[in-house]
Amino acid sequence: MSKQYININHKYDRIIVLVDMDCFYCQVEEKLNPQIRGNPIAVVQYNPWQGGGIIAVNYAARAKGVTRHMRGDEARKHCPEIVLMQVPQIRGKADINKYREAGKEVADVLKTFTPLLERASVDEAYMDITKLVLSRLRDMNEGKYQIVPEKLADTFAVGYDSIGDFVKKISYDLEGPNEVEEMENVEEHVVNRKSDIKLLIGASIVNEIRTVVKNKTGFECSAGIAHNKILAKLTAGFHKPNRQTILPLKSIAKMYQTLPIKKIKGLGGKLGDQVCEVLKVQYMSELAKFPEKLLQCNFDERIGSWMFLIAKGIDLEAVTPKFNSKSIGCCKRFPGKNAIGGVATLKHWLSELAAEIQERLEKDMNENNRIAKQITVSYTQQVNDNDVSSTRSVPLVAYDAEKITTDALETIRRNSVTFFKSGSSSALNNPITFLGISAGKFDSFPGKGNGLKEMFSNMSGKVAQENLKEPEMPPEQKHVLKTDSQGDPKKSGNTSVCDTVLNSNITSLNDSVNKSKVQVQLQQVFEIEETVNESTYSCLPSSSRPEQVNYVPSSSSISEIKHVISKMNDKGKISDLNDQVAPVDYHNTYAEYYQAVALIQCTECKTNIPENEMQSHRDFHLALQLSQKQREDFRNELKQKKILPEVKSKTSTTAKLTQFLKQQVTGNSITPTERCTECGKFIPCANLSEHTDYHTARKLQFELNQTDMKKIVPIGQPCQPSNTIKRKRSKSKEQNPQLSKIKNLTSYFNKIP
DNA sequence: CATGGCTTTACC
DNA sequence: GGTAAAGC
Repeated sequence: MSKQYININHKYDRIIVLVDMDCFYCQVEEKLNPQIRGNPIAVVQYNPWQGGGIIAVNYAARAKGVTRHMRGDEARKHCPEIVLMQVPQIRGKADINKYREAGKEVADVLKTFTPLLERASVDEAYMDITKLVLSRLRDMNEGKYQIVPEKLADTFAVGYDSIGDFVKKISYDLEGPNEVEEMENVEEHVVNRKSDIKLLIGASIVNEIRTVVKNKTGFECSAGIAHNKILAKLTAGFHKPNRQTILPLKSIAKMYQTLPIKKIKGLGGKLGDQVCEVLKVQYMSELAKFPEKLLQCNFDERIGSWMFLIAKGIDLEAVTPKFNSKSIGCCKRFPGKNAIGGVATLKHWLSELAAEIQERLEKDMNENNRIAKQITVSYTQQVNDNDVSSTRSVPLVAYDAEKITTDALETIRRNSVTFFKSGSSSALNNPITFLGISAGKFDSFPGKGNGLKEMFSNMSGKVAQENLKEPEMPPEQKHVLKTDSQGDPKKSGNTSVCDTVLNSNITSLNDSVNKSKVQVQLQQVFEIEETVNESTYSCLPSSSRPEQVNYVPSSSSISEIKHVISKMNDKGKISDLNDQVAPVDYHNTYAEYYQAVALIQCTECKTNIPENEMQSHRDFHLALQLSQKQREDFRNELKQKKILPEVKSKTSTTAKLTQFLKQQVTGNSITPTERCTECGKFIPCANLSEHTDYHTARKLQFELNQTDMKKIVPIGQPCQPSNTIKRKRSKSKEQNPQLSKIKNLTSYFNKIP
């Protein structure tokens, strides 16, 4: 079950939260050792070198200039009174179990609010609280609930000096809708207004969530509240620690003007560097100026679409419910002279890792009613001067450390061309600098009292619906909107969100006339609110959809929505944040379009594959066969070499492989393809020579003018696979200097796929 | 030798 | 299946 995406028509309909625990490991240590509270604290991983590596720093220590990436010794220089807590060690390696436990404790609390909880790491989780927000909106509309300002006291809004200013802005919008909306973009105004109100309600809910987390676990966290995951994540970082931040729609563009591209999750690494380098840009607002096609051409097609949308503040990725990891693994590095040089040492460390794996797998089995079916062992060897990493997978048949150890050892031995130093039966030919074992491919089984029934009902949303209608809210804090809004707010015993926020020290608005108006207007807006539309999540499996809120929209509400939608359709435009954008073909982005594609049964694995994915699916099988066959052949060659050392055929392996592949593809009823040694793509045999010519041509051009290659592909130009920047991969440097054969250079660049 | 030990995802 | 990137 890979990623799911929502329909772009609902791009602003969700309220997504990212909860991020503040310096989590430090908080865990504080909770476990209350005597260290109040001190600057850092958590270090034991490492004899320079006082250990810091993996977490609390805010008192940060104030003194201590950061991650520092060593313990260095931290002491900045902050002599710092308390350095050690990560405990078991079996010669770091044991981060207590942090995992603590993270789970937090997630357990979060899950009581919504089943749409996606754990992103040990201390981060996304939540889709749309349903809660709409439900509360309904309650407010019916006078059953009212936001209280205390619940916004630690909230910030991007683009506003204080949350009070944001509320003030909302009330202003509500007050004078007529004049403003006559002028321009009625629908945009409506969208923004609804968005602002929902975000505000969301903030109040998130405040409750964070309060409950604090009360139940003792841990503090920050949160970002926005319309999608990327922005929620980004926004959570704006006010830390122990604060939460809203990102109003209208603030996105302004914020993007000074937001470095690298701050966006997914663009923080090499891809982000390339984007900045190739496009000569620095900030998100600049990225938003490029057409989708251009981004697709210069980068990967999917990535291009994704960047195009996120540059406009749009991210359609759904919050996919996930509580448990998909794999359980552990690893250890053996840098420099710690490198493992003998089998005994190797076996020792493998058994240590296997022991931890077994322990964690057993715990996992008890807690989650599932068993792993596969282990994969990873290792990197030092061959000559450079590190060579490998990973190999084997079936996991028993949660048995010894069995796992021998399997792992055997796997490494089997895949090493020369395992032992010549003449030795204990010294490794290539010292090992990294070892890892991980288990995955889980199968669930119905456990005692936790059968399939519950597994599915967990997803249905019923649990959360019951638990969270009024999550942890003392009844005396409830306020009734209707009574308040009808009377003079000053005389009312209960204070409404607006007047109390405005009167509190957060900000002050002394216009009492506004206050009463705001409340009336709020109510009007609520009435035109819709419920969670079924189609918002239409592309998700029904089990992941939030439950329908039983709220019947008023007739005015329906007509209003219809009005907005029809306007959108008339214009034929989906994005309203940017004007220069042509209508886009989204049919690769949308999960629901996949349903319409015909399914074809793969002759190899008998599974049904969407027509448009068949080629890559076949590539997958071929890649699989290729690597298996390759290893087989190498082994055979080795055998031959031993028996007949003089028979040496460099080409034999590749020749056999080619033959093998040809047999395979012709055995298939589909177009015969062959793998291009240059780009790794599978090219129809008929087109192969042309295709290799294409590579040769490109190489020549590269040599002729290297700087040219860094140029942006202009819009008019067709997309070339070699122009698109994907990931850096080590390609086989097969030279083919048959340059005289090349025809017209440019003729190749327009037609080769 | 020098963040280390994780986990996930996309691609071939 | 195996690899690299990415992020905490």
